[in-house]
Amino acid sequence: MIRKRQVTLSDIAATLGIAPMTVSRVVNRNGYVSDETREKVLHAVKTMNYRPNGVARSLKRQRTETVGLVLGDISNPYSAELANAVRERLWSSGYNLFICISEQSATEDITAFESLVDHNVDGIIVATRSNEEGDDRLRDIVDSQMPVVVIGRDFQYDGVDYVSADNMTGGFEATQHLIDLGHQRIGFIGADIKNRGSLKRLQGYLNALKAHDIEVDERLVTGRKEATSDVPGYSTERMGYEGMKRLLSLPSRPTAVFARNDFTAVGAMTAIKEAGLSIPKDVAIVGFDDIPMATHTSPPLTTVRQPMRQQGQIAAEMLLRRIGEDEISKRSERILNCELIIRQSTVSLN
Amino acid sequence: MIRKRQVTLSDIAATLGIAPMTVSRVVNRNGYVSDETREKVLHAVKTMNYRPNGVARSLKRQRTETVGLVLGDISNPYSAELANAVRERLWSSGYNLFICISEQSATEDITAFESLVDHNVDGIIVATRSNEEGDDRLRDIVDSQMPVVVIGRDFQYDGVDYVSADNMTGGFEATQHLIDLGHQRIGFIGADIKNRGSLKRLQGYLNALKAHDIEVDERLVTGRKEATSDVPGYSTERMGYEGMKRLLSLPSRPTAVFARNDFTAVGAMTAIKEAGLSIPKDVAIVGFDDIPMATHTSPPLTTVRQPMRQQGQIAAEMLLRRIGEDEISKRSERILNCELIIRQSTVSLN
DNA sequence: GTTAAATATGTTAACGTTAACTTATTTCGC
DNA sequence: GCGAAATAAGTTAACGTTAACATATTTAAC
Repeated sequence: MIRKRQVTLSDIAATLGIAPMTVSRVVNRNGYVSDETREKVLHAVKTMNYRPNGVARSLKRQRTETVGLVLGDISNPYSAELANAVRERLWSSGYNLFICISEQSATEDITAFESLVDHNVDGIIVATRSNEEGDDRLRDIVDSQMPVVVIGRDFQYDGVDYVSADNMTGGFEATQHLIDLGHQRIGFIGADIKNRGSLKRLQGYLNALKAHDIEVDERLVTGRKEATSDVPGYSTERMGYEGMKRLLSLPSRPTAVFARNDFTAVGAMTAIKEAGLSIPKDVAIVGFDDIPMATHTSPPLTTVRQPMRQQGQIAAEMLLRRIGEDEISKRSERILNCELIIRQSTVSLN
Repeated sequence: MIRKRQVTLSDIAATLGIAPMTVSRVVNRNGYVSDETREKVLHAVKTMNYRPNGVARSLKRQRTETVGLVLGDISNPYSAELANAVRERLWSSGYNLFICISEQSATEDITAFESLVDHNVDGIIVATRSNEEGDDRLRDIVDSQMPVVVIGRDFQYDGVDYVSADNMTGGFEATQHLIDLGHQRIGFIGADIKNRGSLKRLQGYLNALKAHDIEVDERLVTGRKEATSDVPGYSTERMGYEGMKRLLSLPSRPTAVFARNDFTAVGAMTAIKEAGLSIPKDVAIVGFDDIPMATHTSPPLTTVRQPMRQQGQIAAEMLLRRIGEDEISKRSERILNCELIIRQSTVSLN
């Protein structure tokens, strides 16, 4: 395409017979410029339709006033909420937000990091699930002095701030709720038992069982292992459906399940209903996230709500602080409370 | 923060005692470089942890290999699907995708455009609802030779490609389906009658009524007017709820409604149930989009499915073509078929 | 064995902006 | 009315890269 060359500062300057620097001063509103000159420049800027070249500016200023957000599981409505909260907070400080999706796999994380680094963003917020390769790359990026904040991702590294919902306690309370209702055989859907170390929700589940002296039956924990180079690190409706089928085919099936997230729970509900069982009478179920769908399933889903807006806002603030910092401060951490929302998937109305 | 200065091409060159250009040739795999030199350079690149500075490269090359996607209504799962499709297509051609959210209002559209233009993206895909201010700004951007493709946005402008689902026919079929079921008083929720010109789904609704000689009762069409500077251009669950309440309070309420999208439909369903009415017996309802939630509402929602992945893919392809073009080609247009998905919100199982 | 083509590397300048410095003029306090 | 401070510009160079051109060496062709 024969692109009209963009109008530059020098074009304006040449037209008016002044120095480019003077034009720059007008455009950036700094330094001394006489009212008369300013008027002339502003007029020329408007008529010649000048727009500053952000790339050149970034190169010179060595900052882009842009922040990257790497989002996994963008289909989950809570991601949208998160992104919005981040964007709003950043915007009020004059920063732009660019979002990268890393939904399919762990290697996509790396691609996303790379593309943000290459574009010299001023900082990165990572809201994808942990995975080894991604973590490695992330450490490199942090080492190269890039400000990084992680949201709900198990990543402990010096100088990297951390925001998360209290997934462990959330998982604990969800499970305890089921125990309180008298359930003893409680399943977990959405992760492999091997992930107990990194998946806090699973950990909370295990802790709750332990706290009530219920022996863990590993067959009741079903789902994939960690994200790999070609499998996402979260759990989908289909996985929930398949997981529940597996649990229902056990010789002694669970009477209740805690699903890793609401999508998984919804998939599980489908499997339960398909098996001709009733919720919550035959199988009670708890999800996590409180997505909009949770109020509309039948029965409505008991779930754990996490404060997404707040997490986004805090993450943005932490990042802005780090970007503005003169020397790297210690890792800070914020863990926010979750709230158990009891609906009819665990407790019948009558 | 005391940033370690990034390693540059010249640093590598200086270390090896060669010209920066040679290093550039190795990094970009073009031009002649001896195997020996290449090895040395690659080794230095690795040990010194060099990464090309994308900003400098973009400035010199006058292109960023980055495309921007402006997304409205990011909470809608179909947006996620769209974004993913776009990203995948672009990625396979070596382009990065940056997403901007413009969810709250029309002025946010403009902010998003601006920030993408400032970052010198190579092209922009716009998937937000039309609004006057935004359209004006968009025209300027197009005039400045930026390749632009719009998705489902009513924006006719020379040189701007257009992809959309066939919302008009979709709306027509949804409404016809209700008429076929014997309904005569059919409401529309999610837009003001004044939007008949720009909102194809509403137009389809009106056309269907006309085709069956049903007189349009304007009181049955309820919802907001176009997006303004502080109201989004789509419709939410809350708006659906409120709209339905309004319709139910009419002296002669509708026996069926067509909602502008699934969220609106879900909100409307809540209002119907709250009024003690049954779906579909007392009020039948059809949505649009076929979001995952639609299968899980009670009753499951009859809706119109639009091919989001395909739209995203085609939009990406159109944009890539435009970016590669030597001279601006004529506006092209692709309209994809929708599919009516009949569930129990219009037809009882028994 | 000469010449042309291919290979290997270097030099220069420019992409558009702005920080830092310099110069000239004006304002103002006392 | 004088010196200091404030105002209003201009100049230079650099941010990191690479296109375009120049130069030197090797290989191939006949």
